[in-house]
Amino acid sequence: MLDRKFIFEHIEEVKTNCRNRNLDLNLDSFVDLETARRAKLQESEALNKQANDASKLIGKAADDAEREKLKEEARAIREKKSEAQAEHDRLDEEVLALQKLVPNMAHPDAPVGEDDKANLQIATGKHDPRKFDFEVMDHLELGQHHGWIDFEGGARTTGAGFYFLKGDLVLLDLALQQFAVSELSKRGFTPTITPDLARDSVLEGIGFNPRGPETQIYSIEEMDVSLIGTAEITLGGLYSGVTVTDQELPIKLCGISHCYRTEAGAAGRASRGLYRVHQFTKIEMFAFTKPDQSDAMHEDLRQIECDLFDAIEVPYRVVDTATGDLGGPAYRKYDLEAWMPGRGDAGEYGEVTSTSNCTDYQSRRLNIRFKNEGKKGTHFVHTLNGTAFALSRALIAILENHQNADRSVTIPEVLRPIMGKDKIG
RNA sequence: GGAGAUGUGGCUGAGUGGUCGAAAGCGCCUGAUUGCUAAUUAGGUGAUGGAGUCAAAUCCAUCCGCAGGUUCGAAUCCUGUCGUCUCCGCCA
Repeated sequence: MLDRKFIFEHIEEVKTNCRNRNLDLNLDSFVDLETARRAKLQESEALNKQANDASKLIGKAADDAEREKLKEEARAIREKKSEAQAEHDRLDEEVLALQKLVPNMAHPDAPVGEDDKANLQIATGKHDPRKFDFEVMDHLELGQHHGWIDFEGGARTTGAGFYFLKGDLVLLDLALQQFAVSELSKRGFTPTITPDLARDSVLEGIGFNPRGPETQIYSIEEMDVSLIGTAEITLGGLYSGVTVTDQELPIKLCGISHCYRTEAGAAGRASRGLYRVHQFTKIEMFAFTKPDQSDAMHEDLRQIECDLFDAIEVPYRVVDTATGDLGGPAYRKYDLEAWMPGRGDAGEYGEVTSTSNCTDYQSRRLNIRFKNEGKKGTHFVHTLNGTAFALSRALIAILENHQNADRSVTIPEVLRPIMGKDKIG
């Protein structure tokens, strides 16, 4: 959510930003509504003062007759105040409804464009895509060949899009987790295992819509909690309502959680195998910073993502997301797209990580603030998130890039000591 | 899951209908004092929104977990809700 005053004072920039984000939002009434609301607020506050003054006199009344007379007067003022208040509350709701629809402003350097076609490639990884002298398998064929991935069992047990992982692929999965957590912990991130469920109010604060036709989220019946789609939700929720001191910032967390996504409406998209599933494990980076630290932190998160994928010897490219392709809370977003040799006809890039600077968009809704030590007033922190490893997709990248002619898979060097194996299958 | 208790400012904690944004202590900040590294002393010290100002000062409204209700008036009474603690049950 953007600051109401900011929208009010920068309405044209906000409108332009909406257009750049390819969002059809009519904000014409915003300024009028907010002007009217402010007037009503002042009217209501003035009446409230009158009523308070009147009430104070009652306590000092000389006798019962006078007291009754004063009561009657106070009651009348109170009534007028209630009317003004009700009118204000109605306007306030209308303004808030509009305000909630407004996306974050975009970084001035973010490429402007309608959709992902306008995304800008800004870097590539250390490793180039391999040239294979044999027919490559995709990760699903490999996984099924070795008995590592079982979607049929998943469908039987749970439903379409669920899977079992088995055998050495599990060891690889755990090794990736271990590697990421220990790398992040060396870089000052606190390893954090979060709940896999969160309150709907927290989901909304982060920018997810927990219920409704378009939702990506599984919700729990009869309770106001939902399965999380990412640890970003719980890590943000961890500090909701909290005011920290500037000395504590930046706070860097490494979340470990399962992620659940309904993927409603995702049928037909390139989604074979583990690429688009209902449940996966993710190691997530999350940071709370002071406003002037968030740009640098965002670059750090991007660099860490690059380092991690370089370390597991997977080719990738880095993309600066176009304004039209940014989610509502994001000010700027970088994606790493890993080369997946088994995808499409001759290999394709597929998104494996995403890091966003959400500035104060989430913290305003979640009420996460900081205080400069020794100074008055509080400010909203900036929040940032970034994927370390989404395990399902990281596994695709490793299986497909490191496969051999005999269908075995070479384990990236950094993972070997953790797994105790050089090769699987 | 059952029973009971409880939720006040950075912290401890007083406050059962009006003079309470809220005692007191601690902490913190500023000044004074004593040469001994700390003590004494005076004062100050919350948030949000709004008015105001070049900026301040200042003024107004709201905030005692949260949301409602009763009342001219609520930290105080009522209802709901969330959190915490204790005991019991269950359980990995």
